[in-house]
Amino acid sequence: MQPNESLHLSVDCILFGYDDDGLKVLLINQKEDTYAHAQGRPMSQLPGDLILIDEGLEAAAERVLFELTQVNGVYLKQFHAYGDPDRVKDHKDRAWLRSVRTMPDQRVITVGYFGLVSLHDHSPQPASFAGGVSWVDINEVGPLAFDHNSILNGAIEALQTQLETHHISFELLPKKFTLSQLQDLYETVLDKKFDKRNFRKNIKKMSHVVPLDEKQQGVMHKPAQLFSFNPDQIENA
Amino acid sequence: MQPNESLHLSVDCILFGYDDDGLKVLLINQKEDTYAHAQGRPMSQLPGDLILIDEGLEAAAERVLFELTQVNGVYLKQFHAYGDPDRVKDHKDRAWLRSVRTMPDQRVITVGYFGLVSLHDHSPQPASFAGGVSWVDINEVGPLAFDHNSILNGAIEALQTQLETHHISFELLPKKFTLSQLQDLYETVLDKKFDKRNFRKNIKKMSHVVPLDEKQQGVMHKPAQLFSFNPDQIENA
DNA sequence: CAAACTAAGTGTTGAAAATACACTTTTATT
DNA sequence: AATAAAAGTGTATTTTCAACACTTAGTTTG
Repeated sequence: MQPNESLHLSVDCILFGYDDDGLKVLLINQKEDTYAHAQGRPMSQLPGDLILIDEGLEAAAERVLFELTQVNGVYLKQFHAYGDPDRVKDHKDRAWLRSVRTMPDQRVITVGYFGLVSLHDHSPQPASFAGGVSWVDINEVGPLAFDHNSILNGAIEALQTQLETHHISFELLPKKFTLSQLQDLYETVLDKKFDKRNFRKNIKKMSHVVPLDEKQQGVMHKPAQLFSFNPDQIENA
Repeated sequence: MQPNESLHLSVDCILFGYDDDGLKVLLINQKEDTYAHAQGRPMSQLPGDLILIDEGLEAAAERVLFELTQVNGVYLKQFHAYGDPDRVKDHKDRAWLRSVRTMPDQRVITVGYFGLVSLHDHSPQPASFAGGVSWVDINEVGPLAFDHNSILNGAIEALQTQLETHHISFELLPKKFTLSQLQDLYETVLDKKFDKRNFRKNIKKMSHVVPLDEKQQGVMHKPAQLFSFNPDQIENA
């Protein structure tokens, strides 16, 4: 007996990108022409793919991300596995599945990874092989295919808790950043306001946030001191 | 193309049991006689099984747990998926796999769930179908099969963080308990000591820990006040 | 029935951390 | 020279955390 003979496993990547404009997530727009006589309209979805037979989970997530964004070496973290037997069986998703999968009825369990990139430094060039790819503001995400809205919510929660417990904020910022940028990041991700002076007091306790001999340029106001992260001396939080 | 045609998915359950004696984990001892001309000796392992084709992940964890312990309705929480392609390929595990699996070479990805039971109230009667089943003190766990030691460590960490962030301690305690028992639980799980008075101060802030009109009996010292949890009024932590 | 044993139960003080709050400075622009 | 815009900075108050030791209630023993 083979209890789960034809059961598929995928990874879905929730790639968060941040710039002064806010927190974005990378979404794929299902191509119109992949629709076999489409009923229902094309939806957006998270980048994801079936894992290869010899591939580790994290390696799969890295591959999917690379194939989609040409970006390598970003921070990636597993946060949850989604295995509802009906998660890819919803009517709205059937047409698309039939157009891209040889076995569209197979059950698919997926493992969610969230990734972080700075849109300041390297803005990833989404290599589109599956339709348009776009950064969507986190507050403007519409209905997604499958259970991807709930996966996205899980990723946001995971990001929020980890921002407070791990030192990951620098993954979302340019190499050189101002304390105002850092504060904006925290306020955007955690969706709450901080007092400027208290926030800076806390940052100054963190030995891995180091001031540079350099100031902001080309702004029409007092230029801010630039900082960078020194990952070598992340104190134990 | 079927990237992951024959790839299997299992759940592994880390069932934690607690009593005045400490924190235990439920382990399965591989049967000697399941060994086909066993090289290597039988090891202990975590209870786990392949999931059924129509079964949700949590449902699978509940089923495995029920099959092993006859216990229903325990707190169960997913914490991590383990997918190293070689995680079941270690030499030490080959013999056992050959003896119980029709396709012992298949890759198996597993999703870890940890569960909590009180060994005070209902001590689950481990129904052994796969060899002996036993509660092992968390500090006396030897080498386990596969990557189960690292899965167990992941479960312990998940338990520790959740004990501090969620209200789950009552899952490990009898329905009626003393504050000393509660403190011992925290000290055991988090592996650190608390000041008695400060600990009690904190507990008294928690509206879901309610005193009963009842005292401990049959102890040769001042009997302690009994408490219970009122899950209805768990304040937002 | 008195003495001894055992764990339960209880408050205060000092230190540290978190919060609230408003004005001055530096640069670019007009 | 005046203006605009965000950077940068300190103190007082409140709240939380940490340290610490004796009394009480019931059981057992002599």
